[in-house]
Amino acid sequence: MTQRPLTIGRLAKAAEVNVETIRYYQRVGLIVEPLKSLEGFRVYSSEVINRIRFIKRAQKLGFSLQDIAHLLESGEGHCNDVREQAEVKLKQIEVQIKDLQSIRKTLKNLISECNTGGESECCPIVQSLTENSARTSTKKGAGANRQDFTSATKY
Amino acid sequence: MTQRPLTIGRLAKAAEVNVETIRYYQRVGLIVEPLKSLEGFRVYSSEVINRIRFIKRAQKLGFSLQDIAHLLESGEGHCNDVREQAEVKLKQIEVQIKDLQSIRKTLKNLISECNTGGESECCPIVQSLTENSARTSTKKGAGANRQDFTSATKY
DNA sequence: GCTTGATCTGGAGCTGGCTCCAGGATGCAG
DNA sequence: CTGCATCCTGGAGCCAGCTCCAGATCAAGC
Repeated sequence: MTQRPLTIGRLAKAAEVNVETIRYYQRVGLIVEPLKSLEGFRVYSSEVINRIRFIKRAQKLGFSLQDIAHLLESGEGHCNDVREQAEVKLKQIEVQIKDLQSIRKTLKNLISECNTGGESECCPIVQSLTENSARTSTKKGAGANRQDFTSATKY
Repeated sequence: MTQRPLTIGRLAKAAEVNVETIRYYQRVGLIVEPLKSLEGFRVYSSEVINRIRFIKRAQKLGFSLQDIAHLLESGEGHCNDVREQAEVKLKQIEVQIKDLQSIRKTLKNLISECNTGGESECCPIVQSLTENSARTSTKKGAGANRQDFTSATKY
C-alpha cells in the first residue's frame, strides 16, 4: 500500500491539532519547515507527529512554548539539562499552588462571614475589598498568609 | 490648606496605579469619566481611589475585570449576589489548584525517575513526553526506547 | 518669559498562543 | 469536467490587561 504524502492537513489530523497551529509552530521555529513537493506542498516526516505530541504534552505540564523549545534543544544534549528545567518548572508550579491556596482561604473566609452576617445591607465582601487594609479573615491569625497572597499578583 | 484638584496623575499616585491604567478602566467602563475642569482636565472624586483599590484587591483574588464589573454592580444591590460570585470563583480556584497538584505530581515522578535513571543517555522526561500514552506516574519502564527520544527532538 | 512636567485625544503595541481570512493554485471524487 | 477540499503566502485579528506614543495644550516653578 502506497502511503499518501503527509501533507499539513493529514499531519494536523494525526497529531490532533489545527493546521494553523502547525503553521504557527513553523513560524516560531518549533518545527522545521520540510521540503516541498513539486506542487509546492510541504511534505512532513512522520516523526513530526511525535514532536507535536511532545509539545502538547509539555504544555499540559505547564511549560510555555519557549520552555519547550529549550527542552527540545536539551533533549539532544544531556538528561541533566532537562531535569533541571523540570525542577525549575516544578518550583514555579509549587509557588502557584501556594498562591492559589492562600486566595482560596481568603475567599472562604469572606464567604463564611457573608453567611453569618445576617441580613446586613452592607456586604462584608464588598466592604473588605474596599477597606484600606485588606483583611483575609475575621478569625484570628488572618495576617499570616498576607504575603503569599500578594505574591499571587503581578502589577 | 486648599486641596489641589484630584487630577488623573494625583489619582494614580493615590491609588498606586499607572495613569494609563486609569484611562484604560475608563475606556472599559470600570470607572465613570468625571466632569472636566475648564481647562479640559478630568477632576475625580476621592471615592474613585477606593474604587480602584477595590478593583486591584479583587484582581488579587483571581477575579477578572469583567468579574469585577459584575461585583461592582452587585455591590450596589444585595449581598447574596456578591456571595454567589465569590462562591463561583472559589470553585474555579479549587479546580485550578487540583490541576496544578496533578501537574506537580507528574513532574515530581518524572524528576525522580530521572534521578534514579543512572547515566542513561535516554532522558526519561523526554521519553515520557514523546510516548503515545502519557504516564503520570510509574517507576518501572524508564529504560527503553531511544527511538521515541530522537523522534521528538530531531525535526 | 521660559522650561519642565502634567494633561489631553486617539490610536498603536505588547505578551502568548493561536485562529482566521483573502485570493490564488492544486488534488481528488463523482 | 465540475466542484469542492486542500494547499499556498502573508497578513490581520483575538483575548486580557495594560502600556506607550505623537502632537497639542496648559499649569506651575524659577
